Amino acid sequence: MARKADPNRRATILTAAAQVFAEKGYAATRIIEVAQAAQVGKGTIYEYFSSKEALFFAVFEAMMTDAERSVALVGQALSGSFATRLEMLSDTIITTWLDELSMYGLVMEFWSATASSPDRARFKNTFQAGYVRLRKVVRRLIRKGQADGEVDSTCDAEAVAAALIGTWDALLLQAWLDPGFDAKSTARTFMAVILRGMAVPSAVVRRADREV
Amino acid sequence: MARKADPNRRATILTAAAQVFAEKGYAATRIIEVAQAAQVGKGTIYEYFSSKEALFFAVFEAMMTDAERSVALVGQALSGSFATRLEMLSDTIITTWLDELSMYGLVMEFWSATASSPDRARFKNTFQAGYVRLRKVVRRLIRKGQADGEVDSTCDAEAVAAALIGTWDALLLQAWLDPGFDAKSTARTFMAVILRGMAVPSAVVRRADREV
Amino acid sequence: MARKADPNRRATILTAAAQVFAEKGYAATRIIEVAQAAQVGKGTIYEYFSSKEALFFAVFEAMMTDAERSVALVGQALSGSFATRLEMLSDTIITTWLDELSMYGLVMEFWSATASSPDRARFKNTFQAGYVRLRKVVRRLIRKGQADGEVDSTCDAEAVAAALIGTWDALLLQAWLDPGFDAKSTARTFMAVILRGMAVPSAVVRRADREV
Amino acid sequence: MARKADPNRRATILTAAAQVFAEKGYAATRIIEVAQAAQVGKGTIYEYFSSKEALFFAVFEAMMTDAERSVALVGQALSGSFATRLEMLSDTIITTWLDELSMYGLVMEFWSATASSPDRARFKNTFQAGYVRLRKVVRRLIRKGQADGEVDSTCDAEAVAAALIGTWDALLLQAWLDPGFDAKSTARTFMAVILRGMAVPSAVVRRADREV
DNA sequence: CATGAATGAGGCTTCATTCAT
DNA sequence: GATGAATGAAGCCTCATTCAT
Repeated sequence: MARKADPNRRATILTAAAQVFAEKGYAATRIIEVAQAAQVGKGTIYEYFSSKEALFFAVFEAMMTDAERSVALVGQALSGSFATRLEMLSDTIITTWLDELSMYGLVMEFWSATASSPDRARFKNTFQAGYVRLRKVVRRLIRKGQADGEVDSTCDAEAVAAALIGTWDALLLQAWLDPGFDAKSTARTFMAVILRGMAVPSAVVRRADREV
Repeated sequence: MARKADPNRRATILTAAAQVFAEKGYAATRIIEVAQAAQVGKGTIYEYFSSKEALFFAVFEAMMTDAERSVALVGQALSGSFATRLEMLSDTIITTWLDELSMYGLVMEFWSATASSPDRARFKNTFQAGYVRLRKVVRRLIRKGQADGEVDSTCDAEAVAAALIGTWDALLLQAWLDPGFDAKSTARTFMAVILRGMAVPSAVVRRADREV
Repeated sequence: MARKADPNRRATILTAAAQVFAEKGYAATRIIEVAQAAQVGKGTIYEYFSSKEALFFAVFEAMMTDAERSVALVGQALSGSFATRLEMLSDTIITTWLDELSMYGLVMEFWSATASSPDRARFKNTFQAGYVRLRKVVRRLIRKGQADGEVDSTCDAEAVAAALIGTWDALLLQAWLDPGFDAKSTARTFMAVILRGMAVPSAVVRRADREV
Repeated sequence: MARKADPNRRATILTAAAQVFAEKGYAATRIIEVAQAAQVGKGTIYEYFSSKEALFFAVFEAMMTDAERSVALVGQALSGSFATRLEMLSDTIITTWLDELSMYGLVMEFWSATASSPDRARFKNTFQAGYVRLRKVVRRLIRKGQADGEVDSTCDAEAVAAALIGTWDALLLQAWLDPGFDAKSTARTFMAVILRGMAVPSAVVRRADREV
């Protein structure tokens, strides 16, 4: 009966679904709730997505794409010294997610889907591919730092990138668990340690010299 | 068939439930499957746990307790220099979990439960309390390193501890996603960076001097 | 199969439910049986009634409403002397119920629900309200008899109305228990006693005079 | 383990069961509750009663026996004029039941069992037999009144007895439904009407004469 | 295309009953 | 005899999905 020829019907549903899934979790989300949130009929969902599972996966893909794009953009836009750029990247990632921490519940649902969804393989693959691309962004940052003589050239950029991404993930997780946890400040402190740990030895010497 | 109360019946069920939940996830796990895995009748589960949800939470608590205990034990048993001890702690944690990576699916289910379970508050609280205790173990290690002059005394032990734990978590997550990911080696590499980053400046100078 | 909302679907289910409940009793009735009797799917029942309990209560309300309406109608339609009208009311009530005595099992289920249903308060209230209204009909009949000088004016119309209704109830109960019990004739005999008992003294005198 | 060699174990269970059934109703009563109320083990119930249904029926039989005995006793013990005796019988029955109105819930469960219990036939038979015996007591009272010239000899003693018992039943039912209903006073008022209705015509004449 | 009434497979849970101790 | 831990049959209800309108 409703005839809102919304050309972005699919996107509308996807956004609504993301919110409901984030709030209730996959299992507790009812298709009817998504339909109501998207202001469409229940049957309409099935015009655009073949099943609840497929809808969930589509939400997941959209979020991964968004997250990757935003990180890639930030990665490219950064300027200044390596230290500055790493700090800014860290800050941006942490701040962006903290701003809508509720969406982090959704991330956990996705992780959980890699373990228990009938589609677990697809979730795993997509997740992993995303991580690989994120790692690439960070790795490039580090490689550039090394090329510029700002980072110890013996440093394993790949490994550090992987660990860094993990650290951001995990700090957000702790913020999720404990609203009192100051992820931003903890991240900054930790980045300082990392930066010192990755500094070129001579630079340390010079700094140490000056300090003496 | 035994009509005499098996004193370990509860533990048997708990173990079976952990396996099934790990394998299938909470939603896809059927109580009957747990019962079969534990070789008891379906009704027997309800003699020990009031609901599927309660059983899941009990599995969670048991795992948290186990994890905490094992880390605490390792934390106490360590000897040698700070660097050695941190490396050993890291290795132990990573190795222990890698050995039964399938249980990591369970951890993700638990994370997800903090977002979507009707009992989410209890999951969150228990999780957070566990993290706080784990952080304490790591923090103490760092503090001792500082007291012994092996770690830069200006280093924020609490923040580093939080980040480190997160890093281990996240490396295991990546190993879970990608069986080809070498979490152990990545952790070692990263620990080296961390150690350099936390080293006392003079030590760095001295080392740098010698290297020159 | 029809996907268009049948406007009578609710009534259809209600009727089917009344029959099954009457036949099997509340506890022994299976929702699936009601669904089959109503020729709808099991889930359809829950589109119209939130639970088995709610369905049962709806059947109860419908029966109370019907019973009240039919008695009220009879009460209004009666003509003739007080004696004639009381006899006709009694006859109508007894006959109507005897015609579908199987429904009396349902009444007993309802009584029982006033004692043991989780909703007992609502059952009690509805029952009592119905009895109050029925009493009103009978009381009016008596009051009119008194106004017309056909009934002893000192007679407590309220009390007699309450007792009369109870008597009809109880005679039907005995008919339910014993198919050989002649409720109609017993009621007529008893009504004659009642009528004599309520007659105005002078009338009795006159009659007695004539009889002498 | 418990070894309370209570020789009246069966009676203890029966009493406990009556209370629990009265309070919760048959369906909502759990065997474990009866066991706890009787302070015996759950299995012990089954030493004395073959099933929950059988226990319920035993409670029913016990109550019928009690009720009949008490009415029979009252019926025999009465003295004085017919009017006095009928009034006393009515008063005794009403008062006795009002004193433990909670047991009336049990009566309704029994009525309901005649409609829906798998054992409905036995419930019906026992109920009917009880009613027949009660009717006999009342009928005898009336017959004696007729023999003594206190009751109109054309009065159908059997029918009036049946109706009277029904009336008592039904007044108690209304008291059960409405705690504000004054069953005792209503019964007295109604008995007065009945007595007038059953009086021998001459007696009425005489009284009417005196009143003139 | 959009809708939402209808559907029924399937799961959690209850609880009467059994039987080893 | 007495017990209560163990059992599993059975039912209410949910909710993803379909399809007539």
